[in-house]
Amino acid sequence: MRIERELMRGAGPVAVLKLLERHEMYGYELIDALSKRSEGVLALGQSTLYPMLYNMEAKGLIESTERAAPSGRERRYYRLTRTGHAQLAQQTEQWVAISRAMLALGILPGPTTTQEALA
Amino acid sequence: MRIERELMRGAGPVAVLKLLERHEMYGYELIDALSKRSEGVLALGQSTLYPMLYNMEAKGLIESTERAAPSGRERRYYRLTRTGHAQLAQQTEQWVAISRAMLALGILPGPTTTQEALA
DNA sequence: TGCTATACTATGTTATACGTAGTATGCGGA
DNA sequence: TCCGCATACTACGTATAACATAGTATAGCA
Repeated sequence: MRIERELMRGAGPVAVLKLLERHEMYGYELIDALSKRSEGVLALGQSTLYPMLYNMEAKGLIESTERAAPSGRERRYYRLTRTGHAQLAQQTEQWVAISRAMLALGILPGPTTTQEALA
Repeated sequence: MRIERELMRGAGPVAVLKLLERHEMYGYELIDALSKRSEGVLALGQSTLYPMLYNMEAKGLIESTERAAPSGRERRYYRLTRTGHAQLAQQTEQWVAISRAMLALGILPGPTTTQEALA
């Protein structure tokens, strides 16, 4: 399922923050993880993800360390800051609110059918 | 619940198309309906909604007629075109896909708790 | 007459998703 | 040993939508 550009807005950043919540990850790894974990729906390109990371770091949501991987290659590992955790919580709440609204309008399937529809 | 600008992207248009699915409505009425039906979450301002309508009409998703309301005031009534119906169906599908992805990532609450969480 | 709600138009700003292009390295096979 | 490929990241330009702000005009009511 190909998602339109504009619908992706807002979904990407929250997803990245969520992945970084557990443990640090590097860019290339995030791209892979997002794509796989969402079955291609949140498949961000490099030109989307990397600037997003720079942006988030500038805002203090994440921080990074450049470090050699076991393979010997240099990688930049990102992890959530305290601010990032707060932001994740806030944005998650907003996503739930939007979902509720979309549900109320009948765009997302109702509670009784949610399980089958989103299964 | 105040929703950030970027998270709103993509949500507005689908919601508007959905409201117009049933019967024609005019701009001011749509603003009101969106705000009320979503409990303020999809509360678009005039400067967001009107350009959105012009845009959608230019794309052929909706069409309009200017007509005097019972009150005597001129209003522009919008209704879905065939293309608009198709677009609504497609975007609805995409919204479901994104929701499923957000659910898989643990951002939206899981199936068993969806009913309570979104209730 | 003046105020308020209704109804719409116009313009400029900001943010981000993505296309495209380019750089550099580790590794496996021919 | 050398080539090609996957890995890993950087850089720049474009398009688009959400919104702030401002302005126009009318109906109804006190």
